[in-house]
Amino acid sequence: MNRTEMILTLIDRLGVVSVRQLHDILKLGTYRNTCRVINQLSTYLNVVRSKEKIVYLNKEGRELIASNNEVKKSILFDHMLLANEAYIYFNCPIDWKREQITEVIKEPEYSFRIQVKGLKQAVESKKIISDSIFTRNGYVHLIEIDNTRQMSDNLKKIKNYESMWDDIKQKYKLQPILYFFTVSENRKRKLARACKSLRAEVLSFSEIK
DNA sequence: GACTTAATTGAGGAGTTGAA
DNA sequence: TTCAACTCCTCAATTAAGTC
Repeated sequence: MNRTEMILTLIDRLGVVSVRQLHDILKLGTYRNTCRVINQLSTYLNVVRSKEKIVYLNKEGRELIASNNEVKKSILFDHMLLANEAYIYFNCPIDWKREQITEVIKEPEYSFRIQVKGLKQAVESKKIISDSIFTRNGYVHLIEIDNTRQMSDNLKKIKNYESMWDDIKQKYKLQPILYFFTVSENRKRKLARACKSLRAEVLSFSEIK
C-alpha cells in the first residue's frame, strides 16, 4: 500500500504522466514490470492512449491520497507530459511544483501623509505563472515549457520575468534561474537571444531525452 | 530449512504507427 | 500495402524477503 500511495502521490504531483516516464522515474526494473505495476493500480487511474499510454488519477485515486487536484482530460496533456521530461531531466526534485504563481503586491508610496478617507489608493500588483518551479543548491529554478505557444507570447513572458526578477529574488530569498524547454533548434536560438539579460538556459527536448 | 507471498523477469504475441 | 519498430499485455518461471 505504501508503494501504491507513493506512485499515486507522484502521479498527483505531475498531473498526467506516461508509463514510459513512470518507468524512468520509479526504476521498478524492466519496462514490462513497470507496466504490470501500473496496471495493478488501474482502479485508481484514468487511462488515455495516445502515442503512448498516459495515466492520471481518477476519483478513487484522489480519495486514497486525499488530493483535491482534479485533472480533466484536455489539450494541455502534451504540455504536461513535456514538463515531466524536464522533471526527469532535473532528477525528480522533491519540491517540484506545477503552475506556481509568483505574485508581488506593492503598497503605494506616499510623498506626504495625507490620505482622503474612503478613497482607495491603487495597489500595484504583478504576477507570473511559471509552468514549474523548484529550489536546489541555493537557486530557485523557474521552468517554462514552450510547446505550441506563440513566440510573441514567449517574448512577453520573458519581459515579465525581467520586470519581476528582483521581486522573485526577494520572495524566495534565492537567486533565480530561468529554464526554457522548447521543441526546435530555431525556437531555442530565438529564446536564448530574448533571455540574454537574465540568468537563463534554453534547452530543446531533443537534447534532454 | 521449508514454506508462503510479493516482486521481478523472460518469452511471446497483439495492436498501433510511420516509413518505404 | 507491407514491414519494422515500438508499446503494451498475459502467463509462467525465478528470485527475494518474511515467517514459522
